[in-house]
Amino acid sequence: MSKVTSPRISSRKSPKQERSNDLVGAILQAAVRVLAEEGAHRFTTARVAERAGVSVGSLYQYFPNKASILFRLQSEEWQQTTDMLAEILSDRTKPPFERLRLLVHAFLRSECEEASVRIALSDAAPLYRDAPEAEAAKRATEPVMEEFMREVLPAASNPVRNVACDLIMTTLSTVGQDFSATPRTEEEITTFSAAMAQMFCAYLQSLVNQPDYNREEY
Amino acid sequence: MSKVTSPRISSRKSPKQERSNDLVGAILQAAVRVLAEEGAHRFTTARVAERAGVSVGSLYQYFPNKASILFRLQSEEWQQTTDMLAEILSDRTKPPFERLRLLVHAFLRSECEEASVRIALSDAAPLYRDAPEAEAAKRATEPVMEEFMREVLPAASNPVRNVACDLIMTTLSTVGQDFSATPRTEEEITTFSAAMAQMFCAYLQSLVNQPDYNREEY
Amino acid sequence: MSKVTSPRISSRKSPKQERSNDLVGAILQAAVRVLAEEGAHRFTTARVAERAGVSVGSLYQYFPNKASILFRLQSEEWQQTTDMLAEILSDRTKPPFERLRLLVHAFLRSECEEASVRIALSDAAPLYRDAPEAEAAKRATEPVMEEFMREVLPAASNPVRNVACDLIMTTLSTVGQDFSATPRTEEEITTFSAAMAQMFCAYLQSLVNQPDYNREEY
Amino acid sequence: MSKVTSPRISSRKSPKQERSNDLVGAILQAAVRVLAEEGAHRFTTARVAERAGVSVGSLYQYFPNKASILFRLQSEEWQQTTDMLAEILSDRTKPPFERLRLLVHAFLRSECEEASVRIALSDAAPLYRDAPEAEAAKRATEPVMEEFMREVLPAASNPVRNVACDLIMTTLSTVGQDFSATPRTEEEITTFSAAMAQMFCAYLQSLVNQPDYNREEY
DNA sequence: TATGAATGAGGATTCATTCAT
DNA sequence: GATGAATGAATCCTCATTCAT
Repeated sequence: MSKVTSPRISSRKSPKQERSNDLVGAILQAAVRVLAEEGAHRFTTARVAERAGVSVGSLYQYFPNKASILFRLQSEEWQQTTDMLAEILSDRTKPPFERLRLLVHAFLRSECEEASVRIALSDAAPLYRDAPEAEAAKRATEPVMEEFMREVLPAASNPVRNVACDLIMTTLSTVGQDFSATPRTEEEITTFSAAMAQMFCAYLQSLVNQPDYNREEY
Repeated sequence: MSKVTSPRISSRKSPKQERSNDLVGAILQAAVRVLAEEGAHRFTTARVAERAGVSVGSLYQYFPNKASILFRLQSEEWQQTTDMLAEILSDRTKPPFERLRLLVHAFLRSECEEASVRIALSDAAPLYRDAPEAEAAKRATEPVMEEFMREVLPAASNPVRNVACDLIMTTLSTVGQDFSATPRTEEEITTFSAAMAQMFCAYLQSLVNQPDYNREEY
Repeated sequence: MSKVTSPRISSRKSPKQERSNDLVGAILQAAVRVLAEEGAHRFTTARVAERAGVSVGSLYQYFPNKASILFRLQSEEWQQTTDMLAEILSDRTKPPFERLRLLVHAFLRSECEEASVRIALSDAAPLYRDAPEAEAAKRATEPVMEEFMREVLPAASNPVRNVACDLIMTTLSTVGQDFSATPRTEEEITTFSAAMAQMFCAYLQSLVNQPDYNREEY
Repeated sequence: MSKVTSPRISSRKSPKQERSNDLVGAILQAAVRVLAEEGAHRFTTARVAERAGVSVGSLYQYFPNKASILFRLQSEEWQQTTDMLAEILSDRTKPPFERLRLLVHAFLRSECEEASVRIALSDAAPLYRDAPEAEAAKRATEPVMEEFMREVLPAASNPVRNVACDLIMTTLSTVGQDFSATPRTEEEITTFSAAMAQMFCAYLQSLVNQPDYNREEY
């Protein structure tokens, strides 16, 4: 099992740009704490500001509205997930399917850590998911996975590969989310991620065997 | 998440009389319309009552609280899904994997129908999912699938079969949900469900080939 | 200590007139239970009717409104208290001050029994106390006490005796109420009622000594 | 009485700024007016806010809930009463029993002033009396009286003195409350307070005469 | 720039009473 | 007489956002 740093929402650093000042960071940390400790339905700007030791007015100077805080949180999480996946998938010293297994395991583990934040964040999704940027941010992970798929399925047609990519990504994230909704032991995580990895590998193998497979032929 | 008292959610009255049934029906239909047309965040008891042509008081005579309406809606949907799955999976005139393909396709299609209600219902999940009844209702589908798994994986150990069952059920429902969140053409549905079915079949086939597979081996 | 039956609100019998039927009794008993178990703020006609196994409609055939139920309960309690006081005070085989001591003790004890009902009833007092009959019912006890006072203070002027009567009655009932608001052990009851009785006796004795006492002279 | 969660009742903000003080003052004054003019059952946060010329939201910025307003009112009244009693009782230029007479008279008079507010406040007691702070506030008067009792009953045992203290305090407040429930002339107040004072004095005198009196002896 | 007081519409739920059956 | 469904005003409380200081 490789050493994989699982994304910790609470100890985040500005990924791309320098933070204009500490306020944004303080607000985001406070937001995480509010989500984790109070849940999505108690996530209010007032509470976040209070926990951040900041006035509501200041909060609104850095974030145009409540949704933007949540969106920012979610974006950073996606970014971290993407980074993690990229790190694991691009390690060509390991065979592809092993990388995939490691990835599934690392992902599930990271989902289970700070599950309460993630659940709350997903409960609050209706508030931010309709933003145009949301779609873009979500797709950030795709190129990484697409490259991996090209490695594993060199002979497959583009549509087939794209669907596979989409399916695996979606499964990973939605099933991961659902799985982490209940507290899990390390053993449960290992068992379930092994099964999921096996499912993915078997699926990819079947595609390798019939790169132009389509539903009629099976 | 801090202390959340999960409310009683079961129906306040058993609808013995036709009148009650009418009312309950009207309320549920109105609830569906409100969800579909206004979304989860505008789903209020007042609005539902108004659309149902009923006073709020009457609404509360049949449903103890807002969550119970949502829960009831979700239950009925689960019931329908369960029935559909049961019908497809138990048709032994077809080979198992074909049944599985049919099931995935039927499920995705049904998810895409009335997607707006389903999305809204899932957005509202935090309001009803913590109720004790919710878990039970959700598990209703399991026996059907378990029987199917025993048919497909007769030699597998119980834990292996259970994990497989769990994984496939979870994948089906969560990925289905996510998939239906964007409007889909019939062709997209066909393509995606074919891929998903292939993934399930390949996975099950791999389990058939090594029925005692477990995580230690890779 | 004499055998005194303390008034039990829950096992009441129609004091004066035959009850038209059992319904009234059932309703009153249910009302007592609702008060005791749910408190004044949960005392609703619907709840009372349900506990009585009666429809709300029927309830409203016997009682014109919610207040009337409470008033009836209070009246019966006053009646029972009056009866108890009368029994004790009129027992001329004992010296007056001993009767007074017995009375105080019996009263406090009865107040402490079923304290929850009594508290709830008093919490609900604003709902019924303004009825014209209420005053009358409350005064029912007075003649009994007045007679006792005439026995103890034969030489006192009417005003003096009346004030004493009023003061003692008021003290007994209001202090009793307050005292029973917290759960009490038998010992606490004994101690406190002894003190109260001593206060009354000392007061009456002082009036005996100066039957025309007025405030300037002390 | 069944499970009743007693709410937090202390003020939401300490009024540091004059603005706050104004607002809190306006709200409290409005609350008094609502209580006096409309009664406990029409005492709603909306009405108080409206009368205070303030939005409900502002009201809730200074008081966490309705009960806290009532509690604050009651506290201030208790404070005033305590101050008054302390002033009278500690004036050693007058003999103890005269101080007691003055105290009873002053207390009854103050109870009769603004009787409508006091009645309404006591009607609303169920809303705030279960708060933990309530008990403490109520006990504030005790030390003053206890000191007086030590002065009057230097030879009495602690238990005897404590019961006497408790009894007199309780009688004073509960009988005072009851007495002021009906409008009173100055003469009635004088007469009744004289009687009550005599009762207290006679009682204390009897304790002075037999300082070790206890319930076993009669 | 920072503050945090003020807003007030909005939401869930209750309940005394009526009246058609 | 008995029923109990229906009513809908009334209540407490929250919260995103603004704006005067």
